[in-house]
Amino acid sequence: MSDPRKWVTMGDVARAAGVGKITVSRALRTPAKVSPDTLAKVHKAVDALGYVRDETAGALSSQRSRVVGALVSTLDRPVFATTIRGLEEGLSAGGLQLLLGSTRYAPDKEARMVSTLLGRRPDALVLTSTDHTPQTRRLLENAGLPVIELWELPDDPIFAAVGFSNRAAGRDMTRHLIGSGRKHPVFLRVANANDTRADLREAGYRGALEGFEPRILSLPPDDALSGPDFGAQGLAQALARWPDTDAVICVSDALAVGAWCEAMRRGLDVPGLLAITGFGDIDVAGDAGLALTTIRIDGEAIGREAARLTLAATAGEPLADRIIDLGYTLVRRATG
Amino acid sequence: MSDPRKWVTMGDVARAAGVGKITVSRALRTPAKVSPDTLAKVHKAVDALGYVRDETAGALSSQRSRVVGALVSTLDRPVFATTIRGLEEGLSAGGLQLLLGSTRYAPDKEARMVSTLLGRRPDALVLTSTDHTPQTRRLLENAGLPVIELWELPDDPIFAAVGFSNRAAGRDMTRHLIGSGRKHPVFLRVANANDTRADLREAGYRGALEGFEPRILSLPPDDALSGPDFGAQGLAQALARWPDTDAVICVSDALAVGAWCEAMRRGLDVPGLLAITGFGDIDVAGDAGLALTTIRIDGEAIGREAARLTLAATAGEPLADRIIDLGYTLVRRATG
DNA sequence: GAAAAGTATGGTATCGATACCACGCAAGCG
DNA sequence: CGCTTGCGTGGTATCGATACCATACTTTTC
Repeated sequence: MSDPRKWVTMGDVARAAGVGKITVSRALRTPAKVSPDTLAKVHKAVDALGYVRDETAGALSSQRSRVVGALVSTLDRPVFATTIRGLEEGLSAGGLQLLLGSTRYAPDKEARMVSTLLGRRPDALVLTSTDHTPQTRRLLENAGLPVIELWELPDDPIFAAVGFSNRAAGRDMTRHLIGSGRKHPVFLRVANANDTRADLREAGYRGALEGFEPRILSLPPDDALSGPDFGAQGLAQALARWPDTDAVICVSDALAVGAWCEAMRRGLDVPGLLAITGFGDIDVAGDAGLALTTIRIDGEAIGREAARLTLAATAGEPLADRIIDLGYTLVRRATG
Repeated sequence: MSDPRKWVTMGDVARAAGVGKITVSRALRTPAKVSPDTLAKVHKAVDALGYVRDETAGALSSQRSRVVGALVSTLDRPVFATTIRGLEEGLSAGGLQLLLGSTRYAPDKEARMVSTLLGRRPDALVLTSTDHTPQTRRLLENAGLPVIELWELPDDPIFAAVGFSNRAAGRDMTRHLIGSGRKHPVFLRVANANDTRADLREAGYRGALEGFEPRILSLPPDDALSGPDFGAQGLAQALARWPDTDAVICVSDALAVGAWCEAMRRGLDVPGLLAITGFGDIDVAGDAGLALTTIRIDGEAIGREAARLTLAATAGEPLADRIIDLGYTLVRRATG
């Protein structure tokens, strides 16, 4: 570290280049408006002095921060990480920077974080959630900036939403199983409050049954248990209750892995006697030899699309669609 | 969206509360310096107007942005994601915000991103890498701010470094295998250029052999192959070359998974005839039934420690240690 | 009881860039 | 040739907060 706080300013560059500082500003921000030889002089001075523009000051005077705030519930889940990656790449290609916050699924923390992010006067906000407290929603609506919600597709987004339909995914998986001859599919989930995604997948399952008996097993939440634990326990309960079960539609891959392990322990033939399907396409599948039939979501595509929307909105382009459904892929592998 | 750009300013709050705006600033930033009843008046006005302070302006005048720039090579790898999580949580608890950029392992992009981040005049920079171009290194040294490098432990950090010793990890794993009776351990890696981490693990392996013959299999890089592919191929080559091989120390878990699958295909007894170890403790292990012996790195702890250092440094506290070694855990499971 | 120290508050300059307006100069037009 | 038009450039005000200094008033100290 050299001595702190001694940044070269635009004025220094201007003096070195023998031009006015506004010309330096233009040379760097809108080179087309500056003649080629002044441009060269400015760049030479910039390189010589090692100048790095202070975007903070620029943001204040131009009222455009070139920063986008993003709020994720957690980075633990790989899909969110890939979403952030797609977002970051798209934004940085468009000259925007990413300010990241996380909520850890706590609504009150979300409200605080939104406020904190707004303090930076971002050009847009990206939220990987659509569940907001009324207070947060009001804050967002009054902020007067593009707000892009990810993953869920609400009926009435604040500004725009990018994601896929959990209901359709649940429906399609159920139809796939029925279409391949299953007669008694069970829907297996954990009964977490406010888990809208699971609710929607369940609704999709119900809607696709077409006369078959709905069999929904909703396990009580328990912080001591992991996803696979629930899956194992869930399969055991399902078989106890409905011995003729021939398919288990798990609300997540983690549950499906646990159910599969339990099936192996019991020596059940998968997929002959029992089909097991998951949701999310986490990586266990390819790497460790468990080829799970599941629904794959392209998190990176969602991030990239969010970046595209953000760039368009900050460029003042009109919004073509408020709701963008990127869909999903039913990946049929060995378990059903 | 209401009409854009109409933020309430500190002056508005001051007028509503009947005080000077500097008092509002103090009430929000250093409440202890304001009398209780003015404090109450200010807070009332803030709530009534829905005021959110403009940190951009604050940063400009105070020369402290309360932002920390972080540069990661990729968010794909879960360890990095947990590091960022630890960092974000630590920073936000200390009132700092996280500006995120990624390099995708491209040195030239790193230089550009560092420059871009410096444009926000962050109070500190966190880099999940220690390999910098000379140009980047100069930029960082001249920036006059705390730079914290993660994962590697360089001999001469720019400011401070948090991580663990790859060499010691390679050494300990080798000793563990020799100590449990293995006579012919092979070190399996991919010969990527500039992969300092792999080099150091290999050096640790060499140093721990104590008379045993060094057997290093370094596969040529190939973009078409995944980690497990390399692992499978590597085990095959190792056995062809040294039929008495009784242990394979893989440079990463991905390789180890591939090697394990190949061993299963050949019907080899693991760990009876052959031990297989990995590095990194990715999640395959617990979830999918493959209990891999490996080295576990606590990414979140590294992130938290980086946050702690950052907060201390921005608070002006002197630096106790330039190099912080958080170590690793040798996790002994079923494969060796 | 007067001087010294401390507390609460406000005024003004300032951080570093950009917006807006104005100006000089060259080319295009009748 | 005088006028308009457009380009390149510079001066000055401004964005919204905080630093620094000053002021009015209260409390402590010998």
